[in-house]
Formats: sequence, structure tokens, C-alpha cells
Amino acid sequence: MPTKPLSHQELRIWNALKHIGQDALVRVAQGIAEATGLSGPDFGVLSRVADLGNGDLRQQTLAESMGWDKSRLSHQLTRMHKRGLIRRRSVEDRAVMVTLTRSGREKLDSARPVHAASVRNLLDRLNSAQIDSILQISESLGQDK
Amino acid sequence: MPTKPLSHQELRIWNALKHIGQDALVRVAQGIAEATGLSGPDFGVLSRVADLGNGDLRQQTLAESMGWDKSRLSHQLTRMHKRGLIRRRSVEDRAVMVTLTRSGREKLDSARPVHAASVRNLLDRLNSAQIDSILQISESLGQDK
DNA sequence: TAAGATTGACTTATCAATCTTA
DNA sequence: TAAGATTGATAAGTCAATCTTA
Repeated sequence: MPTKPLSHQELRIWNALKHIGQDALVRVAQGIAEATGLSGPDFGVLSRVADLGNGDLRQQTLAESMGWDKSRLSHQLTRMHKRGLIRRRSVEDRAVMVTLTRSGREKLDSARPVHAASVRNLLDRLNSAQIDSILQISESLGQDK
Repeated sequence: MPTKPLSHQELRIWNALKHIGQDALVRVAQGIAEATGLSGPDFGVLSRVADLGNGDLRQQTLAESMGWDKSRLSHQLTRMHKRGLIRRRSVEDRAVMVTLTRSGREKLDSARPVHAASVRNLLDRLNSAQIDSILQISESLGQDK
């Protein structure tokens, strides 16, 4: 049986869904970048090293905690090292530990309140029905294939 | 006044919001890629040239209809030209017209039902309250700064 | 000049191939 | 060997600088 084209209404919903998180993410990332020069991925990496590792975290653990593959993280860390944000240190068992530099720590500390304020500002515009929907959809789309 | 860190619940909502559209988008794009070899951006460009331009569209009009800047579109068209999907033709007034090649048209035709089925499959999982929320949030985040 | 487009440099993301070493 | 990580190629996106031509 032939698949009918998407209706105008279906397209409207699909477009809204596609852009909803992306727009929010871009806005928050811009605030952080203006305040500190950190990109979104920079901020994510620094936060986790600080929180999970107390400033010193196994690279593989870091990758898992972000849901990134090892290659993506390796490339990102290479760029962050060039920017002076992190240091890498080989240890036993082929592992690599990631450490914040002083500059990385300082920028993270500056970025955190900006991030929190900006995320909270977005979330404050949502009512409880909208929040429920977001959590439900995220769960139902995250499951199965 | 100091900004309080985000609570666990705030983070949960923020993460759901960030991933909700991205995950859906990736899933739909993968289906199209498997069936036709077209990427998401390829499919978007081809669809619009076919629909708005009847197979022949001014580059600037195309960029506006996608919400892309001219540079992004130019790079994308260069790649699509290398893949044999489109042709460019200079016309009066410094403009450039974009045309589908036969291969571009054929792949678009193959991709359309896959795209429609896959989007519809996602949307069918949403109840009307969730759809309302999506449309509302998209509107409220799309506004103001 | 200025509208329309291209280019180059750089960041991010994905995949497959390759290194390194316990 | 195989776990842990790096590298290289390519696609995508952004921004500023540079054509090109009416």
C-alpha cells in the first residue's frame, strides 16, 4: 500500500519536535560562550570531570557518562587540550586520566551560574502539563529501537 | 545573589528537552540513509527544490525557506553537486538556480515514503496532550530573544 | 556600491582503521 | 590477543573574508 504524504498538520508537529530542543540548546550554549568562551561540549566535559572525578577522571568513564564513543571524546579532548582546558595523563592498564587545568577550572566555575540561570529561565516558562509531556515523550522515544 | 545549582529534577527535564527532537531526527535520518543514501540535509534540500520550485529554485529562496544562511547552503550544494544530486545554473541578476538531476529526483522519490512513514510512526505514539505541549513549547521558545 | 554567492578556517560529529601495551 | 585510545577521512555548521557582476 502506498504511503500517504504527511499532512500540513503532521509537518507542523514534526517541525516543532525537531527544533524544540535544538533551539533551547543553542541559546544556553551562546550564553556560556559569551560569558566564558567555553563551547557546549567543553562545558559538558569539564562539568563531569569536576563532579564525577573530583577533577581527575578516567577517560573511558567520562565517555560513558556522556553517552559518547571513545573517538568522539578523544577528538574533543585534543581540541580542549589545545585550548588549555584539560590535561591527559597515562596510567597503568592502558587507561588515560583527564584532569582540569587551572584555566579549565576557572572557566567552569564562571560558566556554572550562567548555565544554571539560563536553563532555569527556560524551564520556568513551562507549565506542569508541558513538563509532564516532555518527560513522557523523552521516555517513550528513548525506548525500543 | 548567587545562582543555585540546578536540582536533580531540573536536570532531568533539561536533558529530556535537549534530546527529544535530536533522537527523533537521527532515527528518521537513518531510515532515509539506509533506503537511499541521502542524508537529512540532502533530503531537505531536494524536497524543497521539488515542491517550491517545481524542480528549479532560486538559491536564495531555497536558503530562506530552510532558515539557512547563504554560506551553509552553498557548502551543502557543493557537496550535493559532487554526489550528483543537483545542478547549479547562473541566471540574470547574479542569482543561481538549483535544479534536481535525474539521480536526485529518483532518490528523492524513493526517500519520500520512507520519510513519511517514519515520521508518522513517531507521531502516532504521541497523545493529543503531548502534541499540544510540543506545539505550545515550540511557539513560546521560538519567540522573544 | 551592494546584492548574491563562494571560499577558507575552524568546530563538531561519525566511522573505520590503526596504534599501543598489558 | 584485546582493551583502551588515537588518527584520518568525510560531513555538517558557523563566521568572516572575498569574489563577481549588475
